[in-house]
This record gives sequence, C-alpha cells and structure tokens, in this order.
Amino acid sequence: MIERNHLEIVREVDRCGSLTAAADALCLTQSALSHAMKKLEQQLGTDVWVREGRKLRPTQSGLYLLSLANRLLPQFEHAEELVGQIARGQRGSLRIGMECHPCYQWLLKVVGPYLEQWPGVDVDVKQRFQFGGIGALFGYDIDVLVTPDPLHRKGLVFAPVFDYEQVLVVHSAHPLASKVWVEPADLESETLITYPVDAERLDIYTRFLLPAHSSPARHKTIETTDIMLQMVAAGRGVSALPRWLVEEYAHQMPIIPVRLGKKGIDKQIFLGLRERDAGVEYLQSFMAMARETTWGLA
Amino acid sequence: MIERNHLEIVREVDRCGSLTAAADALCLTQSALSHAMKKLEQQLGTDVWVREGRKLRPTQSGLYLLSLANRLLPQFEHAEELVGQIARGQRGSLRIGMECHPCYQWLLKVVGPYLEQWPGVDVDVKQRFQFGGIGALFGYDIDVLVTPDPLHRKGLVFAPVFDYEQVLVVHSAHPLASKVWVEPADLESETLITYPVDAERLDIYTRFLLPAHSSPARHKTIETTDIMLQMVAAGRGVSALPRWLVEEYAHQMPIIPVRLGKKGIDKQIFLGLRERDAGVEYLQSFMAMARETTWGLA
DNA sequence: ATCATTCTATGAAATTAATTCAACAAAGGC
DNA sequence: GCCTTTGTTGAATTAATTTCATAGAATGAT
Repeated sequence: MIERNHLEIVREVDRCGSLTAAADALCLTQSALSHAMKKLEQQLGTDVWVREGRKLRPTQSGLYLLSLANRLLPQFEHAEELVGQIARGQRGSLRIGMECHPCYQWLLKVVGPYLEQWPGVDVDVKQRFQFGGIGALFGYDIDVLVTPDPLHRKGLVFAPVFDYEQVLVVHSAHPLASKVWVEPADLESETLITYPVDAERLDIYTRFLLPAHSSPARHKTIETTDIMLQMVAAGRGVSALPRWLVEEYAHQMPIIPVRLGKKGIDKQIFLGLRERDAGVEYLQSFMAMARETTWGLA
Repeated sequence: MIERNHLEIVREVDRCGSLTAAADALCLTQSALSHAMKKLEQQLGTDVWVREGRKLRPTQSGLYLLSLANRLLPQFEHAEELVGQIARGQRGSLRIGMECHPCYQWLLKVVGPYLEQWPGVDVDVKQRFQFGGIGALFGYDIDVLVTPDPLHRKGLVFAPVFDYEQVLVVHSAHPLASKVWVEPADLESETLITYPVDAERLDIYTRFLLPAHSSPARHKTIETTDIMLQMVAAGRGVSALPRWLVEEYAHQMPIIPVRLGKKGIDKQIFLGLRERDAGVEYLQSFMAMARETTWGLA
C-alpha cells in the first residue's frame, strides 16, 4: 500500500515545493510522480495534496505521510549503510567461545586492542556450551572458538595461535619448588586444584597422571584462575597452568612453576571458525591480532 | 533498494520458518519470494540467509533486516490505519478561529462535549489573524471561523449558530442601571471599556454611537472578558457585551444589562468554513453541536 | 539404501506495474 | 493577452514482478 517510493515522493515534494522539481531530484518525470501518487490516493481513499491552482497543499493525510516519511526514510537509509558495512566485513558481532580456561587472561589482552580497531564489532565471550565448543560453532552460537583440541571437521577451519608449556604451580616454599621437574608420583601426597571440567579435558590427568596410573591425594575444583592461584600461594594445594600465566603472577605471589615430567607438557591453542566465515574481514583481523598476542612466550 | 515488501518477506519467513510457508502467507509463490530476495541480496552485496540444506539461517544482515522489519512494518500498518481514519473523517485537527471575543465563553461549552465525542480530533483555538478571519480560513490557518460578519466569498460557506442581544453592562448602582434602555448621549459622560480591536468591529460604535455622532468621555481597552467585567463591577466604566454573558455573571457580580437604544442591538454569530471541507464528518458534527449550544437564550 | 517428501533455486514466459511521451488545462507573471 | 510554469490524463513503452515448469539437495521413513 504505502511504499517507500511514496514516502520518497512526499518528502521530496515538501523539500522542493513542486512535483516537477521533486521529479528532477528523483530522476523521474513529473508524470511518473503524478501517476504514482494518484494511485496511492485512490488506495488510501483520500487526497494527499489539495491542488490549488498550480500549488500542492498537503492535506492532513499528506502532512501525516510527510511526518512518516521523515521518520522512516532515514531508517531505511541508515539500514542500507549498516548492511553495507556488514557486507564489507566492517561491522558485525564476534562471539568468542572459550574451551581453555586459563586462556581467558590471554584473551583479555587481545580483545582490548581489537575493540579499538573495530569500533563496529561487538565482542562477546561464552564459556559454557551445551554440545561442546565445536557444536556451538556449528550451531552459530559462537563465531570463533579458542580451544586446545582442534577437532577437525568439514566446514570448520582451525589455526594455531600460540604454544605454551603447561606446568605445575606450587608455593615457593613447597618441597617440589626446588625440583627441575616433577614425576607423577610426586603428586600422590598433594592436593591438586583444577577447573571444574571432566578429567579427560585436563592435561595433567590425560598426559601426566593417568599414563603413570597415579592420582593426587585430594582433588579440588575452582572456577576462577585468580582464586586458584591464591590457593596455591596460600599453600593449600598445587595446580597445573600455562607457564606464561604463572610467570605473570610470580611477581606478586610466592608461587613457582615446575616442569611436569622430564620433557614437560607442551600445549597448543587453536582458533577455530566456520569455513564459510573465513573471508570475513573482522574475523581475519581477530585471528591476526590473536597470533600477535603471544605474550613473549616461546 | 530495501523495499517494504522485502521487509514483509523477511518478517514472514522468520514467522513461518520457510520461504514456502511465507509465500503462502503472503499469497505469492515461493519462486516470487526467492527472486525478490535474490535481487535484494545482489543489491546489498550480502546474503540475507545462509542456505543450509533446506533451512534458511539468517545472516547478520538478515538479523538486522528482521529487526528493521519488526520496527518499520508496524509503523506502515499504523499509518494506513490512521490515514484511513482521516479519510473517513474520524480523525483530524480542528483549528477554530474566533472573531468574536465574548464568544470564547460560549465556545468552551461546545468544545468540552465535542472532545469527548471525537477522541481522534485535536482542537485548537486561534484569536489573532494577520489577514483577518476570512484570510485565515483561505490560508488554511484555521478550519472553522466563529464570526459575527459572514463575509460571503466563493469557496466559503457560513451558517448561523446563534442570535443574541448586545447590551450595555453597568454597575448595579450606576444611574443608567435603572433605565429600560439607554441613548447614545447617555454615554457621553462615561468610560467605555471594549476589546482592543478597530472601532469598526465594535457594534457599540458602528450601530449605536457613530450613527448618533456621539462618543464616550473615555475609552479603555481590555483583552479579557473577565477583567472587563471586574472593571464594570468596580464601577470603573461601562461596556457592551452579549446579554447571555452578562446574565451569566450577574449572579456573582453587581452588574446589570441595559438595552442599547429603544430596539436594542441584535447580533448573529456565524460559523464559516471552506466549501471543500463541508463534507468532513467531524466538521459537520462541530457545526451541529455548536448550534445546539445556544445557552438557553432566545 | 531407496524412495517419497519437502525445500529452495533458476530460467523462460506471462503478467502486471511503472515510466515516459504527448497533448491538454489551469494559473501566474510580464 | 501571451508566454511560462505546473499538474493531469490516456496511450504507448519499458521495466518489474510473478508464475510456471523444472531441477537439485537435504530430510525422514520404509
């Protein structure tokens, strides 16, 4: 019924003062405008303008349509602008999924500069997924996944962003603190603090304790990295965390990183995203900035 | 670019879940919708939906368009509803022009019930006109004119609404108060209070004093009827007003109406409007209600 | 696996709508 | 009074939308 072009005409006639001038402005003939409005008037059952001599005086309906035009047309125009930005990859929303708890500290360092560089992109971080990080990626709940397990599947692409060593954290006065590396058996009298996730997602179990059929004396779970470190610094247990993270906090707390096993546990963190999104500019940029934020660790 | 029908499609697809169902709801073929959206996508340079199997998942652009649709479409629909009401004369604005100062008191009695009966009509009252009331009517500054001078001109129609007698108001202790009627000479020692308009628009001059070549001792002008009556009640002068108005106030104030001349001055008040508007329902209704509000005067 | 079903995409044809052209009428300026 | 400007209207033209017919792809059931 009322179409965008009708509003366009009403607005332009108001601006220019005549059908003829408005037609010029809209790159149409005056006749086209006359026909278009005549048809609208018939549909609405009311005139939009009163023809007085060769002047068009807006009727009450016309005045209302004009106010409508001034309200709606800018929204159309803004929408096109915005969609254009989305199309060019300059605007969007970036929902980051995290499957690597300690990486949160690292992520914060990436996100700050990223937000500055991409003022049009909204960033959100999610940490819990009903069907795992990969499922969230497939289900469009997130756009990027930060994970140590690049479960390759069709339609997804993964790229490594940084490597680090997973180490044992102990209080600096702890007997193990002086060791160059610890063995699984060393933990059998210790309290181990981990994030509250399945043991199969904890490297200290899958790659250290379980192969040696060892287990710690006690196992506590804590949600946040900060409290975890506070506990270790209070001598209430030991934990397994990235070396760079421990070194970051070692300045402020009496904690020491110790290698897990003779060769240590090396880990790699990947960023995964949907293949389809690989071309999106602000996603590529995030990947690039993530790779650059390696924290000065090998 | 983005047209109303595109928003219509986006909204309907979101509601129905598929192009096919949306097409049914919109009484179009699935093919039409597919073509329409394909064209839009090409113009925008971005997909609106990602085709996943036989499902359509909205992209970021698509989600934005959906929010736009939910915002804009109701406004289109509301606008059509409203314009329909205007077309049926159920809604509009009624700007009343007044060329009869004391009639303001009468008008208030009309407007109250009118507003109740026509909730869709906004009423405004104007009292000053650059080119007179008739000019304001022609110039669309007002829609109805309340006037004692029905200056008939092409394109305008006038209808009488009520008659009244213009009388002299004096303090009840005033020497003239006991007279059945006064002569022009009686005013030559009086202070006459009138509205601040040209003498040619004051009946006390045109139909009473000037024909007898009389004039009052002093002439004061006052804008409002209330203050005018206060002045008379304070014995500070005499004035000329409608009899019904004086009788209305005579309960509260020591004032008395006296006939002007042996036969009195009879006046008639007209409502004028543009011929073109004569069919507008809420205007007709105003005329009818105005005629009914005669204040019980002869 | 196979088949039927249910979607969407697409090209061509048909239909419908928009636009222009041309002629005319009304009003204002000189 | 004549010329210019402006809007209307009907017919012709052009452009668009819509439908039809068909094909492909994914889902679910047998």
